[in-house]
Amino acid sequence: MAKYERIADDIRARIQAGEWQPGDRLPTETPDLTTHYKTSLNTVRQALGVLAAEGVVDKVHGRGNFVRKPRKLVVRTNERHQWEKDRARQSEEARRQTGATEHDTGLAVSDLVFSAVFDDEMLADEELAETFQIPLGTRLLERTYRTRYREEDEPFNIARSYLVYDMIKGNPDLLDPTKEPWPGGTQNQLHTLDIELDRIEERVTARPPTVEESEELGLKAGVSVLILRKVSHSTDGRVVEVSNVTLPGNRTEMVFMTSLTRW
Amino acid sequence: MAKYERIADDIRARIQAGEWQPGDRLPTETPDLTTHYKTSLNTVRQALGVLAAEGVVDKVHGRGNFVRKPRKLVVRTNERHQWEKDRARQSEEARRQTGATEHDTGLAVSDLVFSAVFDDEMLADEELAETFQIPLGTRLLERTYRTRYREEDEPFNIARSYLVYDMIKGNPDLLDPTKEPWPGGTQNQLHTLDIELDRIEERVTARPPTVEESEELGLKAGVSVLILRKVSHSTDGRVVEVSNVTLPGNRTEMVFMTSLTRW
DNA sequence: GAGTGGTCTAGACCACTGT
DNA sequence: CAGTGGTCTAGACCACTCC
Repeated sequence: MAKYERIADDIRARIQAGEWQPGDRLPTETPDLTTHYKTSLNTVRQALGVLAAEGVVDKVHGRGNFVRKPRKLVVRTNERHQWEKDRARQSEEARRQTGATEHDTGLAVSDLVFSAVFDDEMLADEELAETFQIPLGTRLLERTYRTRYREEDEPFNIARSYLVYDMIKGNPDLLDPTKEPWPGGTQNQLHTLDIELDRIEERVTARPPTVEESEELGLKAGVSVLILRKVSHSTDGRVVEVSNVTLPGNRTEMVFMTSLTRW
Repeated sequence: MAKYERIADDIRARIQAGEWQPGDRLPTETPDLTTHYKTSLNTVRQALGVLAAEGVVDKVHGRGNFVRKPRKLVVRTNERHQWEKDRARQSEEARRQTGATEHDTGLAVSDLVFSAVFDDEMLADEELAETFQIPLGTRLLERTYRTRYREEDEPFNIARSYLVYDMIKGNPDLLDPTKEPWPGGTQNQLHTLDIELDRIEERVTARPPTVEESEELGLKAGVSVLILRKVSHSTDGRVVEVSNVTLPGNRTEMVFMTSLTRW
């Protein structure tokens, strides 16, 4: 076993033994750890890199290496879809109370900061055309949403939602980003166009973040992102919305409930 | 921008430009890349480490650095649960045809290699006691399953399933690992005890793998694991099975379909 | 045994954080 | 400014793969 692995194992064990508590600073790379383990800086750093990738240690330039604190989880359930559908036909006042994200997180609207950017000149690429079952180059509305906690700097969620322009242009309010956040969400927006959702398909994968994603979500090295691709089908059999959501893997938990028919 | 980042960007761009195809070997670290970029070995290796973490490059000791080929995805849907329930009351012959994993992957039984290890002396820890709503220390049956492709070395799936011992001891066959793989799966096993499932809750998170998980799943550095925690509820309101599934994040896609009630 | 990546060293200098 | 982590060098030797 390599020296750096032995050092990583030792530090990990000492953290688990409680020698250093969450939030504590570890001994300095130079000169403390190098002299304690009688090794060179590179080797100490390689060991700490392992622990950082595992999420055990937080490396902070200029300040030190810290034992990572447990993170605040963001939970997202698929029951939000039925919940949102039930609200889609309620009064605006009722809809204005809370949104689906608040429903999931149990937070008030004021705890969250929300931003929306629209692009109504977007043209369908091959993948979107295939999913929507529309011709390549069909005009789409692209909506980019970012949500973050008021006290934090980085969003915990970046969503890019696509709608077919011709399908929604009947209600010009839907093209106006200043109307966001829309009370009642997308399902109410579609309801104004007499579109009712029948089912929602969600596909989940994980992968290392791209450079842009790391920056936008404020991710440390070694943290992966969860990619959620949501496709909404209407009761008349059309694909009416496609949404790609990027979530930080280390603080997101998704819940899916599957009900089974009775015997 | 650091030198190693510029080198990583350059190599990434050259791969995307098609200068090296998937499967191709990159120039050697020493002396090719160090002289081409006029830098030291450490810096070249740091750049390649970035690309390996992104999944763009495959580092192979003693052979070289290779452009990674697109991976074979393993898809897992939640529709498998209803599918398995429908089969649970069919004849053994019908059940013997395929299992849920084959249903998802579209492969034949013979393409997959399956192993099962049982421990019927397991006692409920705090978390399992809480989930099952049973006293701490209640006797459980722990079943560990590994599934892999016949031509591959590492499993693509490690599942640890828990059942309450007293709930299932009525059918001694369920304690016998040599009966696995059981035709019809867990839902048929429960059916032999007159237990019918009502709903299944699945929670998904992603995190960096532990050391053991990397080894078991044969993961490269930087690849995260998807953790799926499945809780099965019976029609009489009990939690009857808890299952923790570990999946390689870079080759797994999970699909969840949510049906909505009609207006 | 030749070729390749993996580990390690000792030391230099840069970049960031806080006082 | 002092203290800390981040990058980089030049070179040595080890471990793995394949002929």
